[in-house]
Amino acid sequence: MPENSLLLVDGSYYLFRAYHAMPNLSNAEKAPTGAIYGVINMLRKLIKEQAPDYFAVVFDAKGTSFRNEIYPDYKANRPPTPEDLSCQIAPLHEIIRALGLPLLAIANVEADDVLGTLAKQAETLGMHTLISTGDKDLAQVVNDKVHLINTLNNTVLDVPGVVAKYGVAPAQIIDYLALMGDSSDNVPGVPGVGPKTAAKWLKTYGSLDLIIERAAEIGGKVGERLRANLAQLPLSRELVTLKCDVALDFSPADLIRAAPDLAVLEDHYRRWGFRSWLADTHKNNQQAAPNAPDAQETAPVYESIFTQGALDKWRAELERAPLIALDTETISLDYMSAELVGLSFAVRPGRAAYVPLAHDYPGAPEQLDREAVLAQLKPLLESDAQHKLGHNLKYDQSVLANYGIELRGVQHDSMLQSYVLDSTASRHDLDSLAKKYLDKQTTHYEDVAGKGAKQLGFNQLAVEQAAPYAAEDADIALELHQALWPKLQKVPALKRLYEEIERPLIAILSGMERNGVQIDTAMLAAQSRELAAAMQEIEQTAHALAGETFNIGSPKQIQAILYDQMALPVLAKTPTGQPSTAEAVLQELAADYELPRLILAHRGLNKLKTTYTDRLPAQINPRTGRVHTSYHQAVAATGRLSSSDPNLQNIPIRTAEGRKIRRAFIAPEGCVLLAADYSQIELRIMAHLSGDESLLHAFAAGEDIHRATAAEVFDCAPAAVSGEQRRAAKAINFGLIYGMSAFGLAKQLGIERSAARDYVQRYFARYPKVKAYMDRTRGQAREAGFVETVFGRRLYLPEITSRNAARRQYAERTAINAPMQGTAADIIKRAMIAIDAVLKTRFPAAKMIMQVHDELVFEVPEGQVDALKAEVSRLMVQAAELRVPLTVGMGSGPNWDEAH
DNA sequence: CGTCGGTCGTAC
DNA sequence: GACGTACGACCGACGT
Repeated sequence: MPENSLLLVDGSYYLFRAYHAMPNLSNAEKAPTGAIYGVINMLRKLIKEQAPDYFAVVFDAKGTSFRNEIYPDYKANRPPTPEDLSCQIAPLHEIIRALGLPLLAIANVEADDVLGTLAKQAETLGMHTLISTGDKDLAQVVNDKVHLINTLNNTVLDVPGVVAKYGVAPAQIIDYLALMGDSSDNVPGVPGVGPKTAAKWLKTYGSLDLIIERAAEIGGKVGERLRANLAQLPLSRELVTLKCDVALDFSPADLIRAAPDLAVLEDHYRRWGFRSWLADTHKNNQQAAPNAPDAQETAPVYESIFTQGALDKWRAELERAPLIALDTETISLDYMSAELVGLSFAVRPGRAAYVPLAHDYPGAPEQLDREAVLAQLKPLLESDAQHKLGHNLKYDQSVLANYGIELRGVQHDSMLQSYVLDSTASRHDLDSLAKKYLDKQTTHYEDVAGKGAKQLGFNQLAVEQAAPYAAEDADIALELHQALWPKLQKVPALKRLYEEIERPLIAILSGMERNGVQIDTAMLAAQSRELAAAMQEIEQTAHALAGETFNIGSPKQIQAILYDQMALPVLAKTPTGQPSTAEAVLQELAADYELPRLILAHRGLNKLKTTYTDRLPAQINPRTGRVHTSYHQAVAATGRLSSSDPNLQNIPIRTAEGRKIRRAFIAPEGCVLLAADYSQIELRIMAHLSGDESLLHAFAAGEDIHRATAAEVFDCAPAAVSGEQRRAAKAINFGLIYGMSAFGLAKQLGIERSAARDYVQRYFARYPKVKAYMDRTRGQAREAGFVETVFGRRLYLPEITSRNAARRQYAERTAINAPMQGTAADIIKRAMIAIDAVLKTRFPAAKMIMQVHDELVFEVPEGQVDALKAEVSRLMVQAAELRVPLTVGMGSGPNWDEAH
């Protein structure tokens, strides 16, 4: 078949044909297998011969179709499916799925309608469709791009073919069928009118409407019959007209063949006695082994584009492609300073090209002008209709934005597909995924550019070295998509999560990153100086106390001074058996000794200085004068985002010293910062998930949840709760979210373990459904191997059944925490998507600039603060419908601290 | 001189 | 062993 081809099979037709062609086959248990064997045989042969890019087998769904509503007698005289055929349907479907073939059965319509709909959609995507069916109804959709194939004699029916076979054009097939009727479907027509008469009339009069109009002119017995049946012809026509606008939640470009599930196939082939295929499967299984000789096909040859002519040719190919894989090559990994060196594209596996644009080294070949190439590709890149695919397209989106191109039509991101399928995978980079899912060893950047200090920038790479690497990235992203997307489609909740949350977030995060945030450098510099002075004073005092100079920042030297030289009591040891210098330990020692106190103070100040007051000003982009973080969408296993370079999600807030740093996050002249944060979102989610009435009631009533918890646990009136009791209740509440043990709670509160156990027991007695929920969650994790959020995001926990108690308990704590943390992440992501839309349309001057897990920060023109507050609050509250209300705290001010 | 694991500390 | 998810600074060991 030509490129971008779609092959559609009428599965129900294949089934009946196979059943009647070979009705007597059976396996060792005497179960009939003829239909299964026949269909699979035909499918294997067809795919081998046609080698389509996209493929689907379409079956009639169970139950009746919409045609029965307009005509109750439709197909009424069909005999019921014989038992020895119907029993073969379920296994057949399983085998087709295991072969990795997309199988469709859409309720309330017939297979023909789905075939017609897909053919029409494929046509708009520029694809070429071949339909394998025995039903002449499909002749009505034949055109230049849609043909039928008769697999009995291997003939293809195009437009002239239809005319030759039926004597009418494809557009007249509906009228032709309406006139003849169809006894097998019980469609009434004109009795006595067969193919010859129908074709003759249509040739003479052109259409059914005109035949009806001029029915009086037609003589003879058939003329009389026509006139007698005029009234029912519109109904006949309606019944034979294919519904070509069936609502499908996928596109023809999604109909990718997946890797076969060899285990399931072997199982079936053995059960049904298909021995030759079983042998085939074994052979394939061995070929799939990584070190099998000759299993690797030769590396594809990618094109490099140096001329306008070659670019024109590729641009035309891209425009025809239903899905374009895209990758940018740049000088820097920092999206803000990433200068574009080249672009690569892939349109189908093995078919990729690289456009070098700015390779710069002695003897570099002449390359196309970057601006000119981008100007030509801009319409394609900005088109919603041209679907794009890539690996981590957020990066490419920002790179292109630097050149004034707003990447649109982003349909797939293989990194996010991998993340949604299994967020616990240690890495989601292209190389790891190629190995994992495609069993392909890709070229690593180090292999072509060297590593360490000697590493070359991409622009210094020889084009002939860079091109295969770059084109391969686009190619591999496409192949990964073809492997991952079918897996994702099999789990509707994950598909929704991907399409409705993660995918729309790409562009939003890219925008937030590029927005950046303004930093008051003078303020941070002054703070650095203060911190340095304070630290020096502490260090000198410490040296004096110890009687020698030492590095107060080195845990190892501290350990030597404290425990060896000064012989302080060893209260705890690190996991490696060393006496611990951890904060909690030093804090305990600090009650009795001066030196640990000084060390703690020094540590605190040093942390602030090195991580924040020194580091943040150094991260300011000289071009924008702002700090631009990177948000990572495929890192945290729970679904949260993470932030780095710099991490804006751990800026201090708890101490007064720390909050000073937040005061350096400022709004530009004329703007203020608006901060909106969900209040107690994870506890609310726990209330929702557990359904505990007492918790639900406390949230519904807007109570102070920690006070309410204290009142329950300590059995007193809320007003009578002491500060200490509330603090304990707060620790319990947080502990619950983290799957904490009595030991942990005891440590946190500095109380006896028995007392902590008592608290936990009283809590669970007062909130029995919370206990039940936790038990249920652990059980689900063990049963299914994963836990999930309210929105279906999964987190796999293979160690939940580990024999190692520590590992197992760790998995259990994660099982408790992940649904709450993950649901909160889902909710704020949904809110971000809704808010972004409102910003675009109604507050174009306002910017979303930060996300900190349960908080969003905006930069807003002063005059719009109140209006935006109302919108943001509304959209955050409405981002999920839980059994408890969501509440959002709002604040605004000249800096981040004062916005709280 | 660079990489890596361990430890600590910040956030939610 | 004992409280979930992150990032990053620092240290010191180890390898080039």
